[in-house]
This record gives sequence, C-alpha cells and structure tokens, in this order.
Amino acid sequence: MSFQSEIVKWYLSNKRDLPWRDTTDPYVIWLSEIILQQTRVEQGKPYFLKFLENFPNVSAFASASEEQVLKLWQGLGYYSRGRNMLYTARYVVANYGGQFPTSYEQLIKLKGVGSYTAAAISSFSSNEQQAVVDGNVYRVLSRYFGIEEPINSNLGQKMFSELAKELIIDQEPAIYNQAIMEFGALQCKPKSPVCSECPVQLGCYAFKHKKIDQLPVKLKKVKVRKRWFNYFVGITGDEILTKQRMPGDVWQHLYDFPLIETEEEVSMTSNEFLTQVEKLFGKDLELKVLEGKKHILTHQIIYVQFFAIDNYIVNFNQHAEIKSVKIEAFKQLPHPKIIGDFIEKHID
DNA sequence: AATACGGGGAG
DNA sequence: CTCCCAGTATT
Repeated sequence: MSFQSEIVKWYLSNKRDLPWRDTTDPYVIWLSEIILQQTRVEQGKPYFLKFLENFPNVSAFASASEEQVLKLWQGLGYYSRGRNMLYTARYVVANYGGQFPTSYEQLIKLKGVGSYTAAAISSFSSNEQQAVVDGNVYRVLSRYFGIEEPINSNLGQKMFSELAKELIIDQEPAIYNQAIMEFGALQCKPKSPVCSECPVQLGCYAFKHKKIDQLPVKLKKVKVRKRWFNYFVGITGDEILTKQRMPGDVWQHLYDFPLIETEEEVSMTSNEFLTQVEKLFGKDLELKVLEGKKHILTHQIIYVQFFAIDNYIVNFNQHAEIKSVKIEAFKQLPHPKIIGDFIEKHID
C-alpha cells in the first residue's frame, strides 16, 4: 500500500472529532483555518466556537466593529489575524456578494490567507487539488522521505511543496490533506513520535537511519529583545486612563494604559524616570508601586511594572493618545493578555 | 532571506 | 529553560 493510502487509512480510524470537520462551508473553514494558524487545536477550539456563534456567516462578520472582533480575539495572540479577517469579510461581502470563494486562485488574494490557508480552504470546501504544507506536513515528509534541507530555507520550502503536490495526485484532496496533518499532530509528533505503532514505519527514512530526533531540520534561532513597560493605572471617580496601541509594535489597536518604556528596570530613586513621570502626570502626582510581571512573547520578553497614580493631571492636548473613559466601557475594549489579567484581578 | 507578530503547552 | 503549534506580511 502506498504512503498516502496508509496515511488516509490511519486517519479514518484515528481522527479527532473536531467542530470544523463536518462542514464544507468555506466561510466556516476559513474561520477555523485563520484561528489555527500557529495555534494548537485545543487553544483555538473555544475561539472558533465563540466566533461562529457571534458571526454565523460572513455577512455577520463583515458588519462587526474592529473592537468587537479584537475583543473576541483577546488572549489568542497574533491580532493581525483578527484585523485581517474583518477586512476580508468586508471584502467578500463587497466583491463576492457575501459568497465566500472556494478556489485557490481567489482565496490566495485575500488578506491573511497565504499558500497554506488557500490550499486548506479550497481542498476542504470544494475538493480542489491543492496540497497543504504546514508544520505537520514538513515534519512528516522530512522524516519519511529523509529530506534534510531546512524547512524554512527557500529551497526547502520549494522542495516540500513540490513533493506535497506530487503526493496528492490521485488522492481525495480534502481527506488526504487532513489525514497527513492529523498524522503529524498525533502520531509523527515533534517530540517522542509513536514510531512503534506507526503504519509507515517500514518506509520511513528517519526511522531506518535513527534520525527521528534530527528531522525536520530548521534554521533560525530567534533573538529575544528585552523591554520594560511601566504602566500607570489612573482612576478618578468612575473613569480610567487608557491608550490605544499604534501600528509598528505589538498589540496594534489594542488598549492598554499610559506607558513609559525604559531600557532597564526603573528604580523609584531615578530622577530621570521621575522627571518623565511628572512631565506626563503633573508635579502633585502620587505614585505607588503595584505588581510586576514578566510577559514572554516569541521575539521579546516584556517586564511589566504597574504603578497606581493619584492626583494626576494629564494634558490631553499634548497627549492625544491618552483618554479618560468610563471603567465599564474600558472593560469592554480589547486588551493585551497581560492587561486583561490585570483588570480582572485589580479593577472591579 | 530575515524578522515581526502572541500566547500557551509539552518535555 | 527550549521547541513549536492547521502561517502571513513586511522589509
């Protein structure tokens, strides 16, 4: 039996029951695929259900506000996915009359849809002959066929997508694509794959040459930037100070607090820091240290320090980015995880 | 070709 | 800690 047939056979008796598996609605599949980009199934599942409930079709999605979308997205990360989804939903309503496209050619033009997602949606929704190449596929193919070219080099990407394209010939695209990904996720896992019970063990290059733990090859080591975010929590009556984050940095368009970023941990005896703070909030300011947190992202470690402030005066003309809003309204806004956690814990 | 973009789980 | 997850956009 061929590699593909074995994979499909394995899939049919081992697949998980997932809420996006029993549909060919391209909108629903799009929803699931965007959410699952760089996101584990278990983490994405509740978000998928929540989004589908709030936006049962693309027209409903298109009429949402960005704040609404980002609020639902809160905690999932890579927020550009949410912003791009809204853009795309509106684009589909405006240009395709709310009929979500199913062809690779049209899908690949959509914002937030790359080669993987276009292949996934087109194959799952209309059985188009497009091979998905995601992290799972890279791993399975590199191990089984013994491809040592780095999966994130230019040549590597080309080799893997060529191979994937050949393998899907004569296969049922929707089933086979899902099968190889599920196989990678459950059987041919990154760490301690279940080779002892593997249906394609005999043909597997990596198993035969004891290179399971060396494949796939991946270049890159991300360098991590350290940052110090000093947040100021200012509450007067039923209003709180907030600020929307701008493009060019993490958490674009999400709302946090007035912030002074420093090159290192600040000390309360640092004149430079206190001068900055007074410049922002006035001379009569009362400053109190709240909790500190370490927030770890892929490319940066953010040391977050919260301060409570009282008797502050903000010049809203000089600092148009800062606003004072009702606390109840503030809670409805989308926040970075670290801010959302703080609100939940400290602001009633 | 490199880098930014979140957050979390597994080992 | 490190790795990596149903990747994409930008430089």
